[in-house]
Amino acid sequence: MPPSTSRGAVEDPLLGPADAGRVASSLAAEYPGARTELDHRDAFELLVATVLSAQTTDVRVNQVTPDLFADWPDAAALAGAEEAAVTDVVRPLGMGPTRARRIIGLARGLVIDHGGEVPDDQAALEALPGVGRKTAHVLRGAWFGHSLLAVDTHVGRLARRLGWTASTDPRAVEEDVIARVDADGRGGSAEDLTLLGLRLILHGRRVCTARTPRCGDCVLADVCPSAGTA
DNA sequence: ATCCCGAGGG
DNA sequence: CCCTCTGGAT
Repeated sequence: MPPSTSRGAVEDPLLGPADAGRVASSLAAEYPGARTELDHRDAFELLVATVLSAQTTDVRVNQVTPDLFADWPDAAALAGAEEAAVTDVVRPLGMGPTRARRIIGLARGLVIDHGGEVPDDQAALEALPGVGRKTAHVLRGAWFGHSLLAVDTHVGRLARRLGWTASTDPRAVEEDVIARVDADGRGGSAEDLTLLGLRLILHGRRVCTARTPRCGDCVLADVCPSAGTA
């Protein structure tokens, strides 16, 4: 530790925006599983896995995807699947048959609207059942190589605390974060940006919570201008 | 009782 | 923007 670290001291001016490279690497070490989550053979698998990730505690999706894709390897197969059979495979994720219906419906949408292929188009993706802005961003960022960041309330809050933006508008937050990553830019691939987004969400829910952030347990505390502030 | 890596509808 | 849905895990 430097000689003087007392917050608010004259010789200790406010930290500037957290270095994006250091944030990314710290979060990467903290949440390595996010990379596995994006590791899929094709866009169909990634899309289904991402849809399954919604509203799930912890990332258990990769527990079921091997069986799932072994039985139904593409949209056409899943579109014709028996709901009960899919439910059995997906059951550990919770929500009973709901998730099975969701991904079967998604597969049918893919078949009907896009011949079973996954479109690289934000609006077309969001038109598919079960796919919203966040899922479409993850897919297009991780698979199709677009520099996109899905911004929810957690990402917005973290971005503000890290000094990356002052905005509450998700579009502006996304823009500001991407600008920051570019500015600090070390290895800012589209996939890295997607991973950063997923990890920011995780970190926001687990550590950098809205009410009482656990700065004492935060791996970003040494670069975060808001550490110890709240 | 509360929480999830949202989506869809009003 | 706010609300609901939906079920298992902790």
